[in-house]
Amino acid sequence: MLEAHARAGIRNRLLQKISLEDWDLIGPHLEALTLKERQVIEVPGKPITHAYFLDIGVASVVAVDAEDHRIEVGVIGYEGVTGVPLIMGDARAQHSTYMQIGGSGHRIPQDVFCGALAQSESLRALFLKSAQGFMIQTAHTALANGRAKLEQRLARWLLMAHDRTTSDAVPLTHEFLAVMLGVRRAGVTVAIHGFERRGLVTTRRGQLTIVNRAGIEQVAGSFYGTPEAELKRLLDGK
Amino acid sequence: MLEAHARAGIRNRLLQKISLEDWDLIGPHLEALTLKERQVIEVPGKPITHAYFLDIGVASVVAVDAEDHRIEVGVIGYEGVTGVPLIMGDARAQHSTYMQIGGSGHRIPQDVFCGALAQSESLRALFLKSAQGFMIQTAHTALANGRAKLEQRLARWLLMAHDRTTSDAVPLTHEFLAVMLGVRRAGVTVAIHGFERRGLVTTRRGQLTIVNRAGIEQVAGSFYGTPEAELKRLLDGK
DNA sequence: CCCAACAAGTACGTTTTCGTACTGAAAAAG
DNA sequence: CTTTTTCAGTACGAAAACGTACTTGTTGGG
Repeated sequence: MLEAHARAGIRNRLLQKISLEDWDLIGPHLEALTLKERQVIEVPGKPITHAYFLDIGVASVVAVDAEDHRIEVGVIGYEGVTGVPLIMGDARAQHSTYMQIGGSGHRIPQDVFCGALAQSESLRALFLKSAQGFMIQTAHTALANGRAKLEQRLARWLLMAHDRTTSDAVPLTHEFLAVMLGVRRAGVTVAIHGFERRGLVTTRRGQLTIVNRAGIEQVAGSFYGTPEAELKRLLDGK
Repeated sequence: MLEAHARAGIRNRLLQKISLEDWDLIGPHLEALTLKERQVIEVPGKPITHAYFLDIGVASVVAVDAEDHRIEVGVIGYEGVTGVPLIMGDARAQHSTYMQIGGSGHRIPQDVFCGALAQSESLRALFLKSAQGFMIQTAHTALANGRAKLEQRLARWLLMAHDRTTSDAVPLTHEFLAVMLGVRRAGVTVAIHGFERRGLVTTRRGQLTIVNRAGIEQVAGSFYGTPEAELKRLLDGK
């Protein structure tokens, strides 16, 4: 089978952008897999074993401190790759990374990935830009955490998740949304209730469906959008 | 004058860590300068003209969004370098960067810096680790913004500033501390008052002096420390 | 030396979010 | 089909931080 064919079913933006020459360094080493929600990808302080390229689903990157305070600092979906520290020359996971919304994708062993980066300047350039995009997302998470209201932060999160899923369903409990946003579960319930009342979403147990995306964007205001626009600029060039 | 001598007066940790061979790519292009507080280093959306290596002083990296919400996402002092996007292959500033506490250092033109990175793998490795350290700092800022109380965040900031200055004085108004933390000026006043009452700091107009660092560390708890420890690991090796 | 500009102290009602916890409903397990 | 577990809805007082704004010191410029 031609390698070009092997890429046909791949939705991951970074894998798509890899040049034909570079593909030899990556493609043959990819392992396809299904990723269930809650599946652990990286554990803080532990070595990173693989870089995961998602096609579908959303992974959460959660910072944890010594007293077990935790908050999500970014999400990764088909637009990126997990294991940002690998790109920076560090093989140890800093944060907790796990699937928040189940999906599928491919993974590549850490050493193969790092070797490929060492060999190809164009691969380095591509993944550095992806890492830069993630940094921007983290910075804006810091901004939203410090400045936005719960409702705005929830809207921002839903939009980021929606960008990375193929349906309008967000299969998550209020409890998990609360952990990611670093707020009370009850606070999320009330906020979602407000969204529902305004016709922005519909809900049922363990699931939420985006009905009026534009309305949610309006709630999020400028807390949503900058990282997304910047990633586009970085990857699609000016 | 021998280049080794030229490095004698340099306190910047990254410049110190540059190998003798790599020094030729960097050292001759450094321009020594004094940096006054409020001096602008990067403007969001504009090209990054230089990378600044501080010896003394503190630069603030402040994320801004379309509605002018702003918050500090990280600080840079003698342990790092400004212009993280340059290291990631992007020459456009994402955030607003300016001197928060005046000092001195050196700067190098953007093109020279990028050229050096392109030529030397060891330089790339060094600066990537520095960038990774900054990412960790940003992630923990997101954590603190979302989870910590004003008092803890203030303590964290004072410690980070103290780490990067040579004296115990922090020459800043409550107003600027408030902008960086993304809180009310009056809130900072009250919090500092609490610190003063407990003998952690002394204050006068436009200045604050660290008296009991250990006490401030206790207030910050685990919101302070992780990025610092990780940077040490990254730069000093395992 | 005086005054405008700036920094800090203080106040107060309001909003937001928290901590906690109880209840009912839905789904999963047995 | 029943029991157990999980999830969502709701409540309520308390804490934290807010917006605003008035006052009082400093300080540096005119």
